[in-house]
Amino acid sequence: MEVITEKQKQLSRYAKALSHPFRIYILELLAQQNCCYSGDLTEIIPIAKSTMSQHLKELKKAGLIQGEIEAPKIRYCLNRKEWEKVQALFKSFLNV
Amino acid sequence: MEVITEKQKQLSRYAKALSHPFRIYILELLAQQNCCYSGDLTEIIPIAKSTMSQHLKELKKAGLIQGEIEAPKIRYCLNRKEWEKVQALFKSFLNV
DNA sequence: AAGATTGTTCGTAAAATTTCGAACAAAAAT
DNA sequence: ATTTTTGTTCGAAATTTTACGAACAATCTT
Repeated sequence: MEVITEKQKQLSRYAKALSHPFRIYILELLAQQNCCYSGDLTEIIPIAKSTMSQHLKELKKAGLIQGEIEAPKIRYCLNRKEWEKVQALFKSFLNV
Repeated sequence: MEVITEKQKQLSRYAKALSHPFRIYILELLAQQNCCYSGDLTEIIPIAKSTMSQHLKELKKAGLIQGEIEAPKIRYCLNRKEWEKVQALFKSFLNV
């Protein structure tokens, strides 16, 4: 693994976060609109709330989203700063 | 899964293909330089040839690369046509 | 204080991913 | 014709991913 650069690792981490259609969908919603409550997402995407929680956790782990508590709800938003890193890395990788 | 569009599914498939650092590396090599023999890749990336074969299989499955037989070697190249689709999908997703 | 709402965590299960070495296949070189 | 080279496929094992319901925690409402 020593041949792999940090950029390559980071890009593959981002790609892994994007490797599920639900997570793509969630990110599109958050990127296009503004923030979203987890419950709203569960109404749009028909999965158990625990499963949704897992997907949101994955996206959080990758740094792509962040959640602000608005008790008893949680308002999830895109992490715009991290999003720019995603854009930059993919842009240079795809050289678009 | 009915809420998911074909575009979202395709994007997540591409992302899954990119979700391993070795596969990122392989694609970078093929995109920047020209084609490559599998054996050359195994010299650069220190993994068993069977493992390399699996990664190449994944990339082939996603349509990103193609192999031409130059017996007894196999010359792997980027599938430029599919690569453009990847660029287009990610571009519109990241809206860069 | 008791109940309702919201979302996470836990336990579980099935499926997929990653990795390796051994065995195999195909064609070139000797 | 046999050996060498190259890469795939096959088994096997460890890990990760995906999914669900039940139980739990935190906060708001009544």
